[in-house]
Amino acid sequence: IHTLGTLLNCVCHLNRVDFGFAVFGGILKRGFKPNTVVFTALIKGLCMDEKINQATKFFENVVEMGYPCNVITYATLIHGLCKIGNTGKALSLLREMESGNTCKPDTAVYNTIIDGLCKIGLMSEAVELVSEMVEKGCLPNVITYGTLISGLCKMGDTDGALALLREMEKEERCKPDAAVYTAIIDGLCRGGSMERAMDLFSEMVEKGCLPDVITYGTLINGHCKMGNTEGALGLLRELEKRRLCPLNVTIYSTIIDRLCKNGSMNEAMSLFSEMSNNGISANVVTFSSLIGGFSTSGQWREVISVFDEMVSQGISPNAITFHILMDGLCKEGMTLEAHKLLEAMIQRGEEPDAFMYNSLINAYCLKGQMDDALRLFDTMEARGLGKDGVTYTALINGYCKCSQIDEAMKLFQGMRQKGLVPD
RNA sequence: AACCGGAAAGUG
Repeated sequence: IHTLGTLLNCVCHLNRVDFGFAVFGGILKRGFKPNTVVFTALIKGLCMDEKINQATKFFENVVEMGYPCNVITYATLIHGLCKIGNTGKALSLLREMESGNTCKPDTAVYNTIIDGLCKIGLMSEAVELVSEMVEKGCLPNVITYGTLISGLCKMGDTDGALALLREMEKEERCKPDAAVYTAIIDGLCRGGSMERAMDLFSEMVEKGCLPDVITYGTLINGHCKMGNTEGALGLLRELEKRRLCPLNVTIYSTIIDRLCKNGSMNEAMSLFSEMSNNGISANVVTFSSLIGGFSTSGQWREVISVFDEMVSQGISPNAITFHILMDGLCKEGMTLEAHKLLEAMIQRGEEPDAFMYNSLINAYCLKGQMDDALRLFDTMEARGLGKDGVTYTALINGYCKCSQIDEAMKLFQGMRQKGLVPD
């Protein structure tokens, strides 16, 4: 059962929960009694596959049938719920744990929900939960702090994050680690303060905290997003020369994306080759950036060749890849091809998302093809896709451009009636 | 053998 548990965990981590259940079947067939580890791995597999409802049902069945669950089982399911933003259900599971006697929540469980609350912007609820865990005798650890600090940074409150960092430094029990510093460095970069980010980087080194590949990747991204491609490349060369950390696909993809956005496709492709020569495989993000770069410059042959190369490496395009393609076609005014792409996706059994429709609707509006735009608008409704401010703005813009102000006003009212706030 | 925080790609 130990071996099968390991196998099960492996297949679930490969995102093949279907195989996971096959293994589970094998366990039952062989007459082994599945244990908590097995159930937990399966729940995790379902969660990773975004099948949270199934995970919840499975968990309930397991409990009903009297199999033992422990704090890790709960934590796993709670994590899945938080990942899709369902902190309400996560909190009710937490209450269930608190009221029972068998598995009281531990710090990791609280941390998971604190993170979930931060990710949907409920910072004060997150902080509240920290006080609550302390009252209940669960001590916050470095991850608790790291979670809050990351949440504050995502809200743009780097000062608040720095204040928490100073608080940690005073506490012997949880000294800040690389993740904590990196989260704040990232926040500072996003706020446009590269200087302060670099200062904090120096500070962490001075204090004896070793930066890792994510820290360096964050700085490289900071340079890229500020348009400082040279700075990013310079840092990459320094990492190589001084062997500061092993490079990875994220580091390269960050810079490749910048080069693509600069329109420097030759340099992008040469860095892409360099990456594979260094034994690092590209992923869907790397390929999507390249596809975007080539399509913005109308190099459709290259787009196709990159796309083919991606597929030949066994990497499937995702919703973002398709949208990058769609947007490239739309921006070039190739609405006919763009529409074909949408159709092709539907035939492939993919479900185009709102980004897809919004781009194409906008393209039709810019060409004054309001009928086509409206047809898609209705299709979105029929497919249950949320129409947001972007959708309405595109259409309003279209009607304004062809002087149908009354139609534009109607849409504006319709948008407000749907509870959408114009920006 | 199973659980928690930090970096890269998309729409007006």
